[in-house]
Amino acid sequence: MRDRSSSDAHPAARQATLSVDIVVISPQAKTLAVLLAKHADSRARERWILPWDAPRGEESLADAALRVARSTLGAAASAVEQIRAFGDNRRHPGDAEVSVGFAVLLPGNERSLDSDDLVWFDVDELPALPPRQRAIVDAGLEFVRSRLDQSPIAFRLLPPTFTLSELQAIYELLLGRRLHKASFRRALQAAYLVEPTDEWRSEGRGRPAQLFRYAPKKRRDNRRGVRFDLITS
Amino acid sequence: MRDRSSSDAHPAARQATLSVDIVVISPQAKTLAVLLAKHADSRARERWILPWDAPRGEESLADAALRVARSTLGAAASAVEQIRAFGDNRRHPGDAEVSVGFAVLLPGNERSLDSDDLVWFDVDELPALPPRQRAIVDAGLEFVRSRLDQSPIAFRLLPPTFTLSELQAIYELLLGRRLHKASFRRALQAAYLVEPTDEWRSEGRGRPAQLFRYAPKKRRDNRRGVRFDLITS
DNA sequence: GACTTTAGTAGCGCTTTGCTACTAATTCGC
DNA sequence: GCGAATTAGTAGCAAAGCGCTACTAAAGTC
Repeated sequence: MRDRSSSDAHPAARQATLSVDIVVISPQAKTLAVLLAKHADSRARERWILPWDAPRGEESLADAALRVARSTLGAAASAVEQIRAFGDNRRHPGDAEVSVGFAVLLPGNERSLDSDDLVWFDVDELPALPPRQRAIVDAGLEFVRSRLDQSPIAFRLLPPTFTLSELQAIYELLLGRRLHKASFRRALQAAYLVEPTDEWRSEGRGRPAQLFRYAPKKRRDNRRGVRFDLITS
Repeated sequence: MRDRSSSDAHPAARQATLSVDIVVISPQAKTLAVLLAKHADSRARERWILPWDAPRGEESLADAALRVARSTLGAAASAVEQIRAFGDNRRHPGDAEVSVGFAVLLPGNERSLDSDDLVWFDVDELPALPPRQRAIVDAGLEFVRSRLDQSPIAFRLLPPTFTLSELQAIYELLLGRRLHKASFRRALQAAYLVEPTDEWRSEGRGRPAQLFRYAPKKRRDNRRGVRFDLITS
C-alpha cells in the first residue's frame, strides 16, 4: 500500500543537530594508528574521543573536516575523504543527532604531537569511545581497507618519496598479511603508478633502497574480466 | 600554527536542516534507470526531483531511507545502502543544508508504477534536477559501479532466481561493455556465489536456460596479491 | 526437416601470479 | 680487513587464470 501521509506529499527538511568527526589514520611505529583527543570533561563516560566540531555558517562538510583536521594537527591535511553519515541513536560526545565521519590519511612520523591531549592509539588497542564514534572509527578503517585497490590510499600514508619496501609495508599493515616482494613489485611495475627518483636512502644496515614517487601514468584501457572472488556477504 | 579558538576547544553540535534522498536504481527495458518524481510545485525550477523526506523524531537515517523507499514504491525495498552525505551549498528542493543520499537497488520490471508522478529515466537521458540531487544521482551510480566487484550489487538488481544470461546482462549494463560468456561463467563458477535450481525458463525462442539463485558459499581464504591496476586518479 | 536463436561447454594459447633461488650493496663484529 | 648479517632487488619456473574460437544442445519458426 502507498503511504500518503501529508508530510510525505509535501516533505520539508527538518532541523537536526550535526557534527563532523575525523578519524586521523597513520602508520606509527610499525602499526596502524588512530589519533584520539582527551575528553575536555574529565567526568565524561569515556576519556577519549575523536576530534570533531559542527560545521559553521555556510561552510561545507568537507571544509569543516579540513578545518578540524588543521586545528587538530596544526597543519593542513592533504587527504581527507568522507566515510559516511551516522544517524542512529548511539551516543555522541556533543549529542549530535547526525555525525558525518571523515578519514584523514597522514604519512607516518611526520611531526611529533605537541600536545598531551592528543595520542596515537594502535587500531588493535583502542580505548573505550562514545559508541557513535567507535562506529565511525570502525567504518573508517573498513573504508580505507576496502578502497585500497581502487584509490591511492597507501600513497597518502607515505611521504612524497618512499622506498618500495615502505610501500609494501603499508599494504601489509592494511591487509594484515605478508606479501611476496617480487610479485608485489612486478604488479606495481605493470600499473605504471610510481617513477624512480635519482635518490637512494641508506636506512642503517643493508643495501640502500631507491626512492620512488607516486606518479600515475595513463595506461591503456583495462578491459579485464569481472572479479567475483572479491564479493563478500 | 595551532588554531585554538574558543569554539574549537569546546565544540558544540549545531542545528542544520536535513534531508534523506533516495536514488532508486533498476534495470528497465535493457537500460539502467533511475526513478524520479514530478515536482509538487509546478513553478519549480526543475520539473523532476529525487524522492526525499526528512527523518522523523528518533528515526535513524537508514530507517528514514527505508520509509521513503516504501512510500515511493508501495512495497518494502530490500537493498538500501547509504551513498554519503552531501553538504555543499548546492540547491536542494527542500533547501536542506545537508542531504544524505541512499541507493535503493530494485530488480527490473517487478511491478508497474501506479502513479503518473513517478517515471523511470534512462541514466543516460536524465532531465534537469536540482543541483544537489544531480550530484546524489551521479554519486549513486558511481557507488554501485565501484562496488560491483566487492558487494553483491548485481544480484540485488535481479529477482531471487535468474538465468546466467540475465546476470551477465546486468554486469554488462553496469560496466558499459560486452563480456565473454564462457569466461564470465567460469569466473562465476570459481567463486561459488550461485547455485542451480531445478527450474528452467523458456524465454520464447532458443534453448531454455537454467535458473540460479544467489547463495554464496564460504570459500577458502582468498590470499590474492595486490591489485594496482584498478587504482584511479 | 532445415534454419534461426539462445544456452551452455571444450580446449588451446597466452598472460599473470606465487614462489624459490639467486645476486647486489651496505653495516656490524671482530 | 673481512666474513656474517641484513636489506634491496631480479631471474625464471610451474601453475593457475583468462580471452577467445569453436563447438554441442535444445528450443521455436517456416
